[in-house]
Amino acid sequence: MRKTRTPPTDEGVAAARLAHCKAALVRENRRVTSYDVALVAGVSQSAVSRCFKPGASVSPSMHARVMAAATGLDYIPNAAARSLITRRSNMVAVVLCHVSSLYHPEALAELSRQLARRGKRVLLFTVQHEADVEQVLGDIWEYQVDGAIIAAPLSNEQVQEFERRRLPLVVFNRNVRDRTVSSVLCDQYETGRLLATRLAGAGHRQFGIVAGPEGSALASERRAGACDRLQELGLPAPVVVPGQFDYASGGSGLREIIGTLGRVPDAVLCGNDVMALGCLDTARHALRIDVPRAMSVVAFDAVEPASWLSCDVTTLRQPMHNMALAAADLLTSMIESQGSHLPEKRVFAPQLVEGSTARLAPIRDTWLAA
Amino acid sequence: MRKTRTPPTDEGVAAARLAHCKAALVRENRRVTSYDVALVAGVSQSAVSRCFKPGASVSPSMHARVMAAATGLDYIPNAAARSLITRRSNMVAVVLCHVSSLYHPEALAELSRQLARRGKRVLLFTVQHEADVEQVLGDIWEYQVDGAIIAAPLSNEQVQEFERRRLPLVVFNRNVRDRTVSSVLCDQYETGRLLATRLAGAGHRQFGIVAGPEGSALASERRAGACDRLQELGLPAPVVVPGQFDYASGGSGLREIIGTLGRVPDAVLCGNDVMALGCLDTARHALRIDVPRAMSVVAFDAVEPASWLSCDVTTLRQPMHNMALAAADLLTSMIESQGSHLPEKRVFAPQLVEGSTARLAPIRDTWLAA
DNA sequence: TTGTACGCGTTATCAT
DNA sequence: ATGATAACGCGTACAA
Repeated sequence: MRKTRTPPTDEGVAAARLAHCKAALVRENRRVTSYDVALVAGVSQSAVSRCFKPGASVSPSMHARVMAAATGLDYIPNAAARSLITRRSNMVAVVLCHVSSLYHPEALAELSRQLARRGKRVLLFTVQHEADVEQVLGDIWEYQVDGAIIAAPLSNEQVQEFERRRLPLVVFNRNVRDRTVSSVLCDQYETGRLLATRLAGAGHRQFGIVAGPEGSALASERRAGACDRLQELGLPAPVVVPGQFDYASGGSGLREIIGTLGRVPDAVLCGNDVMALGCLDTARHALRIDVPRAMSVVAFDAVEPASWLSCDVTTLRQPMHNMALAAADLLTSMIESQGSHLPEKRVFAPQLVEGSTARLAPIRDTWLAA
Repeated sequence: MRKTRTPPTDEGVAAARLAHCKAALVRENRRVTSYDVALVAGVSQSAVSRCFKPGASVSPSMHARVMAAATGLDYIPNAAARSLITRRSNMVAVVLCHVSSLYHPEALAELSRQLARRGKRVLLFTVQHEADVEQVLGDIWEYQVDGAIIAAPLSNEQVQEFERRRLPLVVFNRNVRDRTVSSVLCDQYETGRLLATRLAGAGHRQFGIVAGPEGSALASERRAGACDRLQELGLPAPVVVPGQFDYASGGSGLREIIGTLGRVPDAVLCGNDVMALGCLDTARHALRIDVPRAMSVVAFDAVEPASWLSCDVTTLRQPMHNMALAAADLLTSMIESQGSHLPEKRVFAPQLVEGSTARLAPIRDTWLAA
């Protein structure tokens, strides 16, 4: 232990500078900047910038000094300032309507996850109705996002504005007419066909359909698919009754079908799971129909929650995980390629969830096997 | 109609400048800036800035000229550049874990809506498990958000880091121990007490509880509330059996309770709706118990989807809409007040959904009436 | 490898 | 009411 005053070490100098700098920051009420870090580390500001850029050419000693100073100051690079110069915000706009976020909560979570692993964050825009997209477009331009994933129908003009601004766009689970635009979707028409095929293959001949209310484009595509396929197979036309997408509609729909038909149908297709549950309960407990032996009940489209609230309904589900992954991939490559990426549609087949409420023929459709 | 060459009008000049500017933008591959607008409108750049600032002092003619030029150029102010100088990004970080986004999808949608009407957008961060929050904190600092709403438990150090960075924080639906931090939550203990009170008041004496798996802090608080209240009322201790939060657990749990008790209990409390549905189906269809006359079945906590997949279970629901509104309000005022806002807890009472699976005493609890 | 100097697009301050 | 000028915090040519 020497008693003499030790000469100022590098650490000592840095520590003094750090304290001085911290005091100044508080006094002037400023944020910590790369310039402050440079001051404390005794290097230039651009050196600090390089140290935070992965793959930059920096000597180990420089890196160590800068990182020490940065840690001491709690320095984090400012993403806003960076995006100003790089023209990349690393943010992606995701537009959802209120309802679809309720019915398909896993879609957003999965989009967020997939985008995060590609270094992008989700800037969320929600609208009450799908038609309200126009209201958020202005905000989207303003926030300088690198691209957008939109789960709502877009008008021709709206798509055009994305092109004009050269903003990568992926439309999620909606059809866009008369325009070539990148999109990810699930083939609803095929969903209907598939179900009809599998049920017909198992010997069902007379079908009943509890449809949803008019206005749902996706739902009516599914119904058309089923009806077309039944006709192709030479089976009798199904009895179609309307429903309100609620539990009660399922039971009353079934009774109505039986009334019209004069007998119990071989199979009932319900527009969603809620109606399928209602139909199922009425059939089993009120009408004492042996499901699935005397009658099959299937839902056209399952929301994810149906699997945990499950009563084991046979149903078709949109492969949201794959769709989210595809959307993230598609958008990312559009962003990376700076617009040279041509519009691309990725269409997914629905996923059959074989519950215990229907008899199905074994798999023959090659698409399903894929 | 004069045949002579007309002198250049203001509109003519502006149109020419617009065309010239547009060409330059494409040639130099630049973005449209306020400077371009100024050039076309023939005014200064700061004038353009003022025209886009609500409540600034600008003459009508100036406003008109600038807006015309801006529209012609598709100009939108750049939020990143603005936030650099104003130190306001108008973005709020929302951190969710994957699971809660599935069970309470309406929470995020409502948060987004409420924040939007206050001029803030949601920058979404999702984590697989609640313990992974640490991973996204770095990103939160980087993106210069104005505040954060976090639906995950935070450690003492993590809360401290928010304070150090003076970043407004609201913890959503989680308890934070040993720290005064603003939070919005639903009183789980009271949820349990309330249910016990209302059922006891209707004459139920012997209770059974199908609990969830260990590890859910919220669920065990609810159970404790129910048990404490039953003891206070001098009723026999409930039979508690474990469950896995799935449909099957409800039925097997009920059978186990009956086995232990040697008779059918007066009321069964299930840890969530899925188990309540399972319990209900087993009771009604397999054991032929008259619900609710011979036995009441209630769920402790309902997720929103239970209402559409509803089998009309009597249950308690967390008032997510109110909670989201409160969180948005709380965070906004913390942001506006620049940190002078003291930490504040907002605790909500659970909301009783009176289905048809239980007999309940009339309302006496003053809190419920509120 | 490191430092200098400039620009990204805006708002804010201060004259006029 | 309007215009000149200085920040905001960073990335990146370019020179050394």
